[in-house]
This record gives sequence, C-alpha cells and structure tokens, in this order.
Amino acid sequence: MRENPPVARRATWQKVAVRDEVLNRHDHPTAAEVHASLRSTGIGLATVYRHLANLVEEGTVRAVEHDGETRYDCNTGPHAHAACTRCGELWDVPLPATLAKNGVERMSVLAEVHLTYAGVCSDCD
Amino acid sequence: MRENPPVARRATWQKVAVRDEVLNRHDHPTAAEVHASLRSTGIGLATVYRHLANLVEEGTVRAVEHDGETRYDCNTGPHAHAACTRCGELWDVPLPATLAKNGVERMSVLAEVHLTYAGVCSDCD
DNA sequence: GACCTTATTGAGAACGGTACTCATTTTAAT
DNA sequence: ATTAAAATGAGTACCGTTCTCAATAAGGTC
Repeated sequence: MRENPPVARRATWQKVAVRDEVLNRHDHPTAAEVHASLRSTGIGLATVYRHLANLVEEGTVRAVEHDGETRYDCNTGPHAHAACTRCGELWDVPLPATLAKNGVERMSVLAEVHLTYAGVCSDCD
Repeated sequence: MRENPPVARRATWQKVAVRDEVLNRHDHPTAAEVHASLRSTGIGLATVYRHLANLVEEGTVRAVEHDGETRYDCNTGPHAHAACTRCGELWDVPLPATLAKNGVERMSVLAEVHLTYAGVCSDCD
C-alpha cells in the first residue's frame, strides 16, 4: 500500500516507435516528418506530438525552433546549428568552446545558448 | 515617357505610423503589440503586418523569431539577444567580437548568425 | 482466464500567429 | 476634376500545434 503511488507509465508501441524513429535519424525531422515515417503503423499525429513533447521534457531529445516549425534533434549535447536558406537543410555544428558572455549580466540564471548560422550550403551554391 | 517606370511607392500615414512606432521602441514588439499601440488610429492588422514585412525587407528593422512569434528590432547592427523564460522579456546583448566558425565549412555563404541566451533575468530571480 | 481501473490513444475541433483576397478607398499625376 | 493604379483592411484561409473526449488497451488483481 503506497500513499503516493507514482504516476503509472504504460508501455505502448506508439511510444517506442516515436522514440526509435527520432533517435535513429540525424536529420532533425519535424513532427509531421516523424508522423509520415510512421504512417504505415497507423499512429495518430496527436500521439506523435505528445511523445515528442515527452521526449523533450525528459531530456532524451532536443527541440529546435527553425522557420516557424519545431524540429527534433537526437543530439542532446551542447552544439550549434547551421541552416541553408535554399534547401532548408539543418545540421549540427560545434558550439565554440569559449563563448564570451559579456553583456549578459542582466541574465541571472543562464540556462541555454542557442546559436544558429544561416546561409547557403555548398550543395546549393 | 519612361520605358520602365519604377513601382510607385505612395506615402500613407499608415506606413509612417508603423515605421515610427517600431523605430521608437526598444522593446522588440510583436506585430500585435504594434497594432495595439496604434489602435487609436484605426489602422488594420493586415496593414501593420504588411509594413513590418516591408521594413524588414528594406533592412530598416530586423525580425527576431522567438517563442513562436516574430518580434521587430529597430537595432539593425550585429548583436545577440537574451530572453527571460519567466517574464518573456527579450533584450539586446553584444555579439562576441570574434565568434569561432569552426565546423561550418559546409556553409559556403554565411549570411547571418543568430545567438540567443535563454534563462532567468535578474528581475525575475 | 475474467475483470477492473485508469493511462493512452487519435479523429476532429480549436487555437494563435501570419498571409492572402478583393472590393473599396486614397494617392498623386494629368 | 478626372483618372489609373497603389494602398487599405475586414474577412478568410492557412499552417503548425495543442486540446477534447469517447473509445481503446495496458497491466494489475483475483
């Protein structure tokens, strides 16, 4: 008999499917793209969004806002992004080891640093 | 008689109102906020969006994507941003003078660098 | 296995920010 | 004044995302 039973988390094939899909791709898919890849399973779009949000919340994947849509990144370590304005490709690049934080004094608790380089990739140039 | 008459640009009080409003505020307003500030003039929301887009296109102001909405920044020089996740405040901070660009070789034409620090500002801490 | 409790699902509706449509208004040149 | 066309704005469409809630299914218990 437990006074504060933990919220039960049930295992479902949907949860596994979404996690496996996003962890196995390195191309920063959107929720719609994950849903499309799992189309044959019949999973619902709402469920895909739900699990992606859960994975972000538990720190398993990282959400990257880009061009008005959210992309999911299986790389949770510190890194920056580069985006091609022609083909829309988004890829990981290293975050400068020492990133000056001068002028951010007004920020008392620095939680995240988002750095994105935008331009034209060599494939499109 | 001109063979290629330039596209006529007519002066309207709406265009002046939007430009003056966004150039006089340093708080990165959204389109809705600009519209609200100009409510008494009766200007339409579509017109506000149109002029803000024009100002961005002609380089007079800078658009900053943040939290799923577009904010407008009268500071067009190179700079970074800091955002408070509690109060939502967004402010300008200096961009590190030398930002290493190692690992961005695949980017053949680098057009923009977006750097945002997220955390809790001293007012909210 | 049968049963039960409740977490999970997913189709569809709702939502928020932004862009488009097009009849009407306004500018500014003649 | 007249006119041609740029500009306006109310309404509508759009798109990514979140919410709703009846139906489903996971996983205990007996």
